[in-house]
Amino acid sequence: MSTPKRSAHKPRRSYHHGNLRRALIDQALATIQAEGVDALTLRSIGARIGVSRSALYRHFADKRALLTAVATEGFAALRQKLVSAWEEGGRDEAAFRAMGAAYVHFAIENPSYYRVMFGGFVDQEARDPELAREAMAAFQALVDALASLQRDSILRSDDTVLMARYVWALVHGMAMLGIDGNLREPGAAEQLVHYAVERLHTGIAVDRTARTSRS
Amino acid sequence: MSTPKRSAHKPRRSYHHGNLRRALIDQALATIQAEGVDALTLRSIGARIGVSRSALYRHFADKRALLTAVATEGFAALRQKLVSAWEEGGRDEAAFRAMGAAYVHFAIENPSYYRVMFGGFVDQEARDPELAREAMAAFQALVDALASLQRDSILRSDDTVLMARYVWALVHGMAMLGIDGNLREPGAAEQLVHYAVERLHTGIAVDRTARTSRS
DNA sequence: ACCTGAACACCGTTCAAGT
DNA sequence: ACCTGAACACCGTTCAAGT
Repeated sequence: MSTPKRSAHKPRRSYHHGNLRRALIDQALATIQAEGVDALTLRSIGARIGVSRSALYRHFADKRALLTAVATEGFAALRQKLVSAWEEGGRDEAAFRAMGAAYVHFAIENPSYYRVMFGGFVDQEARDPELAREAMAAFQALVDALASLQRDSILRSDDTVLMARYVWALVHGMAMLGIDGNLREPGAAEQLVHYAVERLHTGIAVDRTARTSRS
Repeated sequence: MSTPKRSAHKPRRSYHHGNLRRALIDQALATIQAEGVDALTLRSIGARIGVSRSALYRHFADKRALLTAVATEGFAALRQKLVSAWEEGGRDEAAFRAMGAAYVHFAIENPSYYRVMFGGFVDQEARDPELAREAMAAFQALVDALASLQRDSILRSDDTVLMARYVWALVHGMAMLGIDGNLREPGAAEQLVHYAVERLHTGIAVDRTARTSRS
């Protein structure tokens, strides 16, 4: 009747869990990816790790703090994808397009993860400083790429942060449309990204007509 | 000790509530606007209307169905704002800009409302048909405006739905950035919308250089 | 037909107690 | 120092019973 939670031949290594904080974050992410953020309960997450449901409070202030930690790592993962698309792509226009595609694909492949990052589950007002730092770093990756393209006279010399916000809003919006199921037809997401990259470029590229039509 | 829930001089008009479904939606929206979607409980909403916490089940399948109804009305309200900005603006380019600003302002002024509409609280998969209809109608308002501008040769003659998705993603993304607190500096939202409208236009307007450089 | 109120199975969080 | 387990105050939902 009373089934033991741990098999006898592989007992818990010690009374103390090795790195419970790490295990909690990993298990939270796995649950979110597999079943969505609504299915994440402290009870289930504790059971899967083999720990009491209140053990979490030794490492996090509350459930929201755990989600904040997940979101923080999400921004770090996103940033890494963006940076490698940019750098491995050769830091040119094509690399920038790859960056945009990488962003949207990250969101569509990890919808629940993305929703934790942007869905308002974490502190919006006085954000967690670590979360704010990682989110800012991801944004900075975009700013750096734009600044580089501006230096090469490929993009307009507008305020870089303003331009970055414009681009971020666009990819973020496409990602949300994809997550919300508005791009369900096969190829719709790829088609939109492709179109957006073309129209975005025409929009923010240096205006080559200015040389002949003005001054 | 036992304080009565209703004052004696203004008794309940009847055992049956006049239009409980309407009252539930209104109260849910009011609570969402005032305290956010997390604060919305069936108990509190019932208490405010003066009805049992389980009375809701006579009119909605569950709590999610109530939120779906709120989201459905949200899309109707959004559509109305878009259409009046477009029509009262004179159905020209300036009117289209007003439409974009109206969209972002709707979201920023009603963040929790907007989050219910897009935050994944409602059915994403097999969406409620009424919700799908209203969401589609709001999107159609954008498609119609773009088609009109295409007819006037103000915009490129690209696939209108694809172009509409591009524009929708952009305004949706700006709205989400605003809601998530990334545009907190005073004027940041207005500045971004202004910049976006300019760059969007240059991106999707008919390419006037094509006439001289090609064919 | 419409609503109540007790009951049920959950949930996050707290805290004295264990190791 | 770290974790347990009972307790607490909630929550959405169900259902027999009331009007």
